[in-house]
Amino acid sequence: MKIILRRKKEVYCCDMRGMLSFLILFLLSKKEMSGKELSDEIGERKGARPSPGTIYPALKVLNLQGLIKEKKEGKEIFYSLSAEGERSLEVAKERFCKVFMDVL
Amino acid sequence: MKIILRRKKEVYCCDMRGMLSFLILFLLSKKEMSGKELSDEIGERKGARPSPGTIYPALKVLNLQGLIKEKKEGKEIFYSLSAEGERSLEVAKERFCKVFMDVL
DNA sequence: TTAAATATATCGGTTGCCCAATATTTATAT
DNA sequence: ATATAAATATTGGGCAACCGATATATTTAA
Repeated sequence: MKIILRRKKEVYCCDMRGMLSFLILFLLSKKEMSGKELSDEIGERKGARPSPGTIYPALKVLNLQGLIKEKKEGKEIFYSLSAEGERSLEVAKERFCKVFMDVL
Repeated sequence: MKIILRRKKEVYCCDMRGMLSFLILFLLSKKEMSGKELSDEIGERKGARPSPGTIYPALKVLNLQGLIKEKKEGKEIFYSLSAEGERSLEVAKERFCKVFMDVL
């Protein structure tokens, strides 16, 4: 997989990449969820469930960046925002709204 | 640059990629614009102007896909949506709203 | 006419998102 | 115990978005 963690200068949604991570942070801010639940929720919104090869690496990176926390329960892992993840999300939401304000 | 045009099964914003193209289509639906104007408008929303190496290849691809039209005036090229671009944008907007409904 | 400025275009390299396929771990049923 | 199922994880390959640098074309200024 080869994840090289570089210090993130900014937060998610500072460019048009990072939208999946932004969405994940947003969904976790409403309710802690397992990878499966997240992928179901995203699948419902988009119309197609992201494959495991999409969702789990994304979660791994967010965890390595310290934006989410993990809590293992049986065969599932429940994710929630860290304090830094919450701060990051707030900034990202502002940016997102500024960019897509009048689209909705 | 090497652009290989594959038939697009869907429209923009069917996954988390294609957000720049989606934004471009959206902005052009409100007003025809040159590459420079587009890049300024996006820069204002995002806080940073996309580099020429980002915006012009994107416009080229959209043109090759038949989603936008070009009109040359002096040293500028003005872009506007084609009929297919308008249809594509409508579908993309619906998807976008479904995915990001409660973020705004 | 030549020079400077502006808009557009391309190149090389990096990151993030995507899938299909496969593997691993854990829980449950037989 | 063994098989099955479910959640998580990894691999490999491709596309989209990004930048900095450089190049080309056109307009405007000197």
